[in-house]
Amino acid sequence: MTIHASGSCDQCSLKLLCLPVGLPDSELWQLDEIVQRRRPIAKGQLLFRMGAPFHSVYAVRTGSLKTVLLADDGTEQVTGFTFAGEMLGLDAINRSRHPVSAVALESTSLCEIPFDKLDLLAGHLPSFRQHVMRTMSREIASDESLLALLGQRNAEQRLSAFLLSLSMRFRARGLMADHFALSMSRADIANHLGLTQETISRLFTQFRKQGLIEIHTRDLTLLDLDSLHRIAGIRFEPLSRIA
Amino acid sequence: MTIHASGSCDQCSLKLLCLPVGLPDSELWQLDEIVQRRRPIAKGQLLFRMGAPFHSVYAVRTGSLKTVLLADDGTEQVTGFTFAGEMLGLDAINRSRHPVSAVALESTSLCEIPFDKLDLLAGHLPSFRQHVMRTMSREIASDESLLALLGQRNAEQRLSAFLLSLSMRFRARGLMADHFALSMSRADIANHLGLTQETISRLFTQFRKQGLIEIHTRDLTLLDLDSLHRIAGIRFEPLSRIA
DNA sequence: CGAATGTTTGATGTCCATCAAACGCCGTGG
DNA sequence: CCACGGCGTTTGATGGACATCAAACATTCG
Repeated sequence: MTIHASGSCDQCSLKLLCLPVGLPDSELWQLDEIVQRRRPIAKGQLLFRMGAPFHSVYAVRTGSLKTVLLADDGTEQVTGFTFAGEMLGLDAINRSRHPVSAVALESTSLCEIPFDKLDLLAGHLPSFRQHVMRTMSREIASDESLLALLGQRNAEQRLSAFLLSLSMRFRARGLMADHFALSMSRADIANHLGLTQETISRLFTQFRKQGLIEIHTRDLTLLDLDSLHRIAGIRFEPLSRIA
Repeated sequence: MTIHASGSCDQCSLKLLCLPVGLPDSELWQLDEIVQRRRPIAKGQLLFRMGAPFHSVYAVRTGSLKTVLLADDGTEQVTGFTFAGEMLGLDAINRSRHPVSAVALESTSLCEIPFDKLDLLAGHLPSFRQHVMRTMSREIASDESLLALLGQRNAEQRLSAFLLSLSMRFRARGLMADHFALSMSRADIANHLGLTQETISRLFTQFRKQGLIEIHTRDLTLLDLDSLHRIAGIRFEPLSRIA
């Protein structure tokens, strides 16, 4: 077994997020063997570009990214944000090309998993195969929730739902659920929610005046989760890419 | 090998759509063995209800369905439409519950594939495993396109993109790409596209006056695909769930 | 420090939702 | 066969939520 410079899956604090639970040690090394740790990419750097050939999927170790779909006429859609413990690139399997670009929102380190090796491992490790399928299934369901958000909810509902979704994802990773830094810009949030940055900005000040949040540029505190839930109007677990 | 009342996968005209290409006959019978043909469900009937436990995925043989996500406050989102040769239920793997309801838009017949058996087969048939992963990947990518549609495009862009997407899906199945029946109501289309039925109705008449389409209630003819593409503003292959 | 980028706030406009009503289609039963 | 009721569709009038345009302000980074 090769020793990797940046540690093994066994020791990774995120293994509960990005690995099947209960994968025995006797099998963990097989995954360890195929995972490549890459050196961090800087803020603003592309992990992969839309249209580029697909070779690997990625798991985020630290940092965060946005995924962006670029239309012919130049309009962009931020299709999602990816945080530590979450997977990236599963949408590229079908056409063997990435349908979106992935851009680091801050200095970000990743694990790269070559897809051919992932597939082989999925062939003879049922729990790993099921984990991969669950991960993809979750992403479909999560996109469906987001569709409902964009299709049926107004601006304040969208933003509160988005903030709550971030909160849940941070909590799932053992981080503070009611106080965290936004790694993305207002423009990114706005684009993702089908709104404009001005609207997001206005809503932030409105939420602050209502005592729902505290926010200083990118430093966000959720003060009243109940009210945010009431505004969002959904019992909620959408947008999340983690269990 | 069991003989099924409704024929085998081998004989199915849709096998190019819902099976991996090049699956040798020597392996096809294994899939045939686990596929259950169900008697057709009537228009308006539920195939499964949101929240119901997940056991199987489905392939549509004839007819069509809509998938609907119901929020706590009663608002609904039509997350998609499913036609012959397409799969249904893959979003339920993660939580072992269906995150959406599936409703037949017309009399519809399906093949049911118990998930535990599908998983086993995926374990020892690489081409089948890859086909399943590609199918899920395609659904993610397609949802991302739809997000871009809802997030960035106006009403006439959404509708023309939707019509073109239907056209492509029909063509993929060997049906006429420029003349077909809409199995869903104006309200379903509107909801799916994040608009109202009045807006859809107005756009249909507008498109008709512009000579882009001909439409009599549900009977649609696309007269000017180029203009529709120009309006949609996308080179296009979104929304599609088929290759 | 200064330029570039991101954020806030205000004034105005518009696309589409909402409300309302008539019309057409289609299946049911007299 | 036609009358009827229900549902889906069309069309019009009005309004509102959010985009757009514009400018000041804050933050980041070379």
